[in-house]
Amino acid sequence: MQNLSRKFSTLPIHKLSRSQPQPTKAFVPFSEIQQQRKLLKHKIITVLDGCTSLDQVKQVHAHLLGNGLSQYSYVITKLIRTLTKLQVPMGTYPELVFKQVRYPNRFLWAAMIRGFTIQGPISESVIYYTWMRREGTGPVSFTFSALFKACGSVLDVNLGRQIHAQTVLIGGFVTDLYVGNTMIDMYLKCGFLDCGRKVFDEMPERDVVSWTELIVAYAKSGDMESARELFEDLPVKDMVAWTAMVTGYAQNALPNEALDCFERMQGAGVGIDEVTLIGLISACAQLGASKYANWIRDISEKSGFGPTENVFVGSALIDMYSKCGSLDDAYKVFQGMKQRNVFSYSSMILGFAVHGCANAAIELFQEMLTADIRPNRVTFIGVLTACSHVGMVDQGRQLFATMEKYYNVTPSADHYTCMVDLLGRAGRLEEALELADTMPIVAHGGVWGALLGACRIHRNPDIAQIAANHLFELEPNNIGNYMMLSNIYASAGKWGDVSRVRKLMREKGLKKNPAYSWVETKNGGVQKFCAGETNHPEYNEIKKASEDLLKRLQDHGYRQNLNSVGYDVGDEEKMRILMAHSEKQALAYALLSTDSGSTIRIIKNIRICEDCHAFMCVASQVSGRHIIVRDNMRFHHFKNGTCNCSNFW
DNA sequence: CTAGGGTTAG
Repeated sequence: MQNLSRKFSTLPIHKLSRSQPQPTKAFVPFSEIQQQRKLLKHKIITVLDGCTSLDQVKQVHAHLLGNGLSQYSYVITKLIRTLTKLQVPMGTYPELVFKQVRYPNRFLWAAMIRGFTIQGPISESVIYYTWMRREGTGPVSFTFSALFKACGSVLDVNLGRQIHAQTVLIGGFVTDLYVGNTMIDMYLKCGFLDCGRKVFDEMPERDVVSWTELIVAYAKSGDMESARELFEDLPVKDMVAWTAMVTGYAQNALPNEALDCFERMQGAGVGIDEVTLIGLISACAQLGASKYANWIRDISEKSGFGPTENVFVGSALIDMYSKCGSLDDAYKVFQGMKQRNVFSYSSMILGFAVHGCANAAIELFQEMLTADIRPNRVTFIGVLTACSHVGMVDQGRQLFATMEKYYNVTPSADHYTCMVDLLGRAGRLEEALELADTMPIVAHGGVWGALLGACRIHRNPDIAQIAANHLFELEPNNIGNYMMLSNIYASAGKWGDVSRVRKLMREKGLKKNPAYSWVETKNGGVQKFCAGETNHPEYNEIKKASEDLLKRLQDHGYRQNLNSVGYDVGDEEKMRILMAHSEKQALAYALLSTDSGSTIRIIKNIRICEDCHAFMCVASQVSGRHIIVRDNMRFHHFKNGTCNCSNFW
């Protein structure tokens, strides 16, 4: 023992090492193994990123098995995510791979849960979560985000609440920003705005995503005031947040606010993309102001998301131009588009339809079929509306018959509405009534409303009463129906029935909607007129101008149509009421304030009455102006004394 | 990983 220790101590260390034979494989310290593994890992991940098919992923997995890496959670997590992205059903191959891993880590579990959330069955996400907890594995933040997403997509708020409770129970997650955001999203999707708001208020840390989620929820619930308040408080407003506001205003029929908001956004130096543009374009479409239309097209073109390259923006612009009354511009946009889809075609077809160009609409429909684009339900609304607005009954019937047979579009109540409208407008009221009575699906208010409208055109109080009875049941609070019926009785001189309907309205506590017209002024502004209103700043001038206009029109054969007045009053009073209609005031104002030769565009919130229609016809002749009136049904182009609707509306 | 989106009817 002594010897041995002496011998060992005398042996010089360098000699010792030199005397040893070099191992054939270099000794690799553990840190280097880690390093190598890391490199391999990166390599595998890069390869997985490039995989575009299940077979390729299978090859990678075979390779992992060969390298002893098939137990490596990190790499398998990536593999599962790749399979999720490739939409391989989770219950098949991915689950197989997962089950081969003896000790999956929490990220791998999360990847499985997320996979099931995205591809379904969503119930499996929850099963996996329970299983994971039983195995004693903890969650990570995206475990919860996946679960909340699952609850949101099946609108299961009870499950969402349970998972919410889990985040509280486990601790650390309820304060996680990302978990919080997905939780808010879950509550909002399920329609629990208050719960979402509560989570938001209690979050220790919030980002622009949290704010935007709530802003959108308020906007969707119609509460733009709350949305705006939140938005003003938002410290860092990014493009998405601004866009949410612009779109929110547009979706809540507040186009002016949407435009203001957009201008503020521009002023703040925030960029825009196609989503912003779509909101903006939709706002302008509602406004129907042609001055904005060209401005918006310019912006789109400069933004890099112009109608030529972006099919979304292009389709929205078609709709906008057509609603602004510029059918030509709409068609120009349509022709300039590199790509067209069913939205582009449908918007254009509807454009033709509401402008009374039925043949163009049907031709475009044929062109669409030739271009191999499948029509959808909206496309058929468009072609049927086209037929209806020009009285092409046979053509419309034919299209209706083929829609299910050849294009696999099952007629909905909306399509039946078009058909009832088609028959009704053409004067075939009995046929229309029979269709409404016998249609295979339940008729909604639209169907009976179309019939009621047809009864107004063709003065049929009896069928009108039948339609109205259905409507009063389906839409007891829709004032328009009572007004329509009352007007039909009025124009038939049945004043007893008129007062009966009016009494019904009073009992229901319903008040008449004010009728408005908007007209574009010379400098591109918009002036609003309300029927019977006398507080316009230029009221006296307008009154004088409309009286003069009336005289001039009467010289050219115009006679007031007293049947258009729904009140049982003296003829003098009827004449006064007729002249107070908002579109006549708007016209008088426009003639007074715009350049001769320019087109006059008027927008109404209700249907134009017969008297105003005749008035506009003669006015277009006398003034030599092109007058476009958009009512809530369609566009009327008055030129040289006639309207392109051929008095058929 | 989480937030914003287009056509429809009486």
